[in-house]
Amino acid sequence: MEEIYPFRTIEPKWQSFWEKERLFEVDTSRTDKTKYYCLVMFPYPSATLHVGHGRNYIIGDVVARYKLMRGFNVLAPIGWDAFGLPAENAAIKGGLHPKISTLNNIATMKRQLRQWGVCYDWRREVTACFPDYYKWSQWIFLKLYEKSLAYKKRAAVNWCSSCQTVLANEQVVNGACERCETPVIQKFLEQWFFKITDYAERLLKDIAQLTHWPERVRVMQRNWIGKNEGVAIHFPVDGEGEPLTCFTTRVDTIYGATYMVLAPEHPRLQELIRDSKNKGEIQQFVERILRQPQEERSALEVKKEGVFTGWHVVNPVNGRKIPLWVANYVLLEYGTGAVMAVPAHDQRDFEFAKKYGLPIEVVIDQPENPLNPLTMKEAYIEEGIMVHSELFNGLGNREAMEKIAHFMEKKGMGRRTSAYRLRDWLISRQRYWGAPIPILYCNACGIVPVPEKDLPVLLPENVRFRPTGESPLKDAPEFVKTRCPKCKGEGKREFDTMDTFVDSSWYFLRYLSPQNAERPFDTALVNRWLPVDQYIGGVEHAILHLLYSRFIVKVLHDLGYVGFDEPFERLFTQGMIIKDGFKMSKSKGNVVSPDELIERFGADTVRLYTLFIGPPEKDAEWSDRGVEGAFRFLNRVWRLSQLLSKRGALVPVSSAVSGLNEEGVSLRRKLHLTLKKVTEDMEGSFRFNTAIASMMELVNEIYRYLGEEEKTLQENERVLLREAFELLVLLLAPFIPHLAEEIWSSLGRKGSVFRASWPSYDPNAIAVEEVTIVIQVNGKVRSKLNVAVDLSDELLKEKILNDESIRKWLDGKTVKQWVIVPKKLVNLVVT
RNA sequence: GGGCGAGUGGCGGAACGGCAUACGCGACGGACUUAAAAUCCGUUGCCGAAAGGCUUGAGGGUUCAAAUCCCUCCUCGCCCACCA
Repeated sequence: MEEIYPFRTIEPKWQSFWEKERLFEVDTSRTDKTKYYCLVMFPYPSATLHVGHGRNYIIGDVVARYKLMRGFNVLAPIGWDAFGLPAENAAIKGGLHPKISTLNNIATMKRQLRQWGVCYDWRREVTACFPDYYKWSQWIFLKLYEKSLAYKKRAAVNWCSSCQTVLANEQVVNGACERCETPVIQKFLEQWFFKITDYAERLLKDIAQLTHWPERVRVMQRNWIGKNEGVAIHFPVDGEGEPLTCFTTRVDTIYGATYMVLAPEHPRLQELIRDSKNKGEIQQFVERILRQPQEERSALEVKKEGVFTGWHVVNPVNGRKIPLWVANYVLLEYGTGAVMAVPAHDQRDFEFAKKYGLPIEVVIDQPENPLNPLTMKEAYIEEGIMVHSELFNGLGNREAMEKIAHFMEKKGMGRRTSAYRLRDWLISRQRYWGAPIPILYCNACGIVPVPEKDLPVLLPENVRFRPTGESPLKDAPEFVKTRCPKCKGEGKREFDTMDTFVDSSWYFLRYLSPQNAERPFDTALVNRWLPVDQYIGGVEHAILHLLYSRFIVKVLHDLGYVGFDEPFERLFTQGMIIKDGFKMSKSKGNVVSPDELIERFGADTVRLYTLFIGPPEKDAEWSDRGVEGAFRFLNRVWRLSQLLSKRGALVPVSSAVSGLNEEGVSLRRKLHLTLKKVTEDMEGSFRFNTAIASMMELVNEIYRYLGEEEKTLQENERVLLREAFELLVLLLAPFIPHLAEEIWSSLGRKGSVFRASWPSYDPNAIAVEEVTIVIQVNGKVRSKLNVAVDLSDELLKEKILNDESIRKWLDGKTVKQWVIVPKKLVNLVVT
């Protein structure tokens, strides 16, 4: 008997078999089976793949194989998020052209996925850096442009001085570049944006539909959109025509506004201070604030500072003139970039007013303990009764909020509105390795979109791509110089490229018709196959990719290209795999390479351990000992098949199991409990770790049942063992597909185990139920826990009355009343 | 500061009102071996010689019964945060 199972010969054999069998090649036109779209987030082709990356693909593969066995028509595609900075940065360091290194990395990852036993429909592979793909990313840009959802504006934007490019708001983490952690500064630049804010309300509202998404991700998206309801109030500027509008969520405090503040970037500021006598001072202040890294400006303990503009504005409700200031604590991007300051009831305004000696006026008070503006130590932000607020005096502030808002709307002083934290998606990048933005600039016609028929705008390959702060494409004359399609005059191409998140916001549509040269996707097909049934990926995409994809799909829906407006029905976010307390990374030197492990233990071991390591949605610490444990289990399964075969328990049988002794009944019960448990763990939230644990228990049980090697097996024992083992192999198949196929064929079964159907359990085999027995003796309650009993009431009663500890309680008395709730509770009333 | 989640053996974790510590790792003992590895069998929450007692971050509550539900607190993780 071989002690170690021959994974080195088994695994390549079955990998080739699956390819020959076209196991994962799906016919998307079939309607006789229910479709199942199982999607893993398409990978960035990086050079060093580690076991942490594998978790994603292994989970996806287990789900796809399981659904195949459940009779679904399974679509499991893969592609490459192939544009992006790392390849370009590597090229700058003197390596290969990004195109070459990307293609090399793709080849390596393909080999690794195959060795993992992870299967896809490779005919549907898409690669984001190929012109036949990015042509359609550009097409999407044009569609947004047509609907005015793509626009160019000069704005204060996030700039990473290390990556030498602008970043989207979503790519700034704690004031630093999410990629290189360089503090982000603000720059005034003219850039392309997608108007995602137009969809803020729908993106927020539809989160409610995403009931099969992790709550954590839904909360993160809600926070990110950050809706606040309030009132936009127009304050006339004293001596100037155009009023200034501010946004507040606390309109109840309007009578306490003692000054107004503008953000340093406020568009009206320059015009207002043109003739100010302290123009120089203001200018200096504004410039100093804008130069600060974002990290510094938004840090927790930044002191508030500001300058008086020389202007006054008029509070519309009482006609009072209040001074207009500019200060560092007001953000342009939120609300209107202008704030009515109520020092008595807002901590920030309070601090600012104290510092600059601005008046503090209480308008919400607590009658039993009135506030004194002179001695207050902090702003009063609790609820209270309205004071100094003219006709609203005496009302509760909650109620007043409603009334004042209504009053202001009626008088045209303001309107109810919402402010969102979400900002428009900045998609320009001053980098080389991305899809060119399909726009050109003509002296005569201005901004001209590239006509659809001229797509793709090809990315030139022969370019020096060292970042200079401007796109490297600028220095490729043959790219930049072009003719205007409208007037045929001279034109210049836009030389910025698109954020790679544009590429990844629609790839799941392309998989349905990856070769279609006429259209980005086939509307009828995507309508049949989407939303994606199961999306699997890392939680690091909870905001970026998932929000952008939802946005693009909603836009495509509104344009009539797709019939659904949410792309992902179910989302699963797997946890990270940690080594020595850190995320695996080359620089930390804690990378566990899958190639080595597969060489030593085989792919099934790596798969099984990855799935057994812990709850898949949680982070988990990698342990080399744990891998050995998984390997040990596989060998136990392998030896079991040899042992059973040797003892004649694997010959095909026709008779059904009968005449089992107590151990046999118990093993059969365990078998069907395992079938039940594994199936339940596969459905709903994925509990692979407990599914595997229960299969380990079954294996242990079978070994115990087999007993001594000398013992000859009876006919009925052999039949039972054959049944148990065969069903076990079916359960194991999605997890350890190579070994399962090998054993399946050794059982004399023809064809792939994945063409067999997933077994269902026999309820009769588990027809022993656990019941809680509560006995009330003379009104006093005693209980006994979980007695295993048969279902019939008579047998149940007999068993209970014969139970030793219950007899003790009954103490010779008779049962007056039985209350039996099937499977739950037995209540005995005894006098 | 606001929101969400979590705290269980030496470790990863299971149970999610009904036998706490399944399964795995590690450790210990034994078999096999000249020996080691591998493999197999057994033991393994804590205290105690044993009988027995104690145990799910701390404290309280509900219940016949609480790791699980409720309240207070502590600790950790994540998200948002000068957001008006």
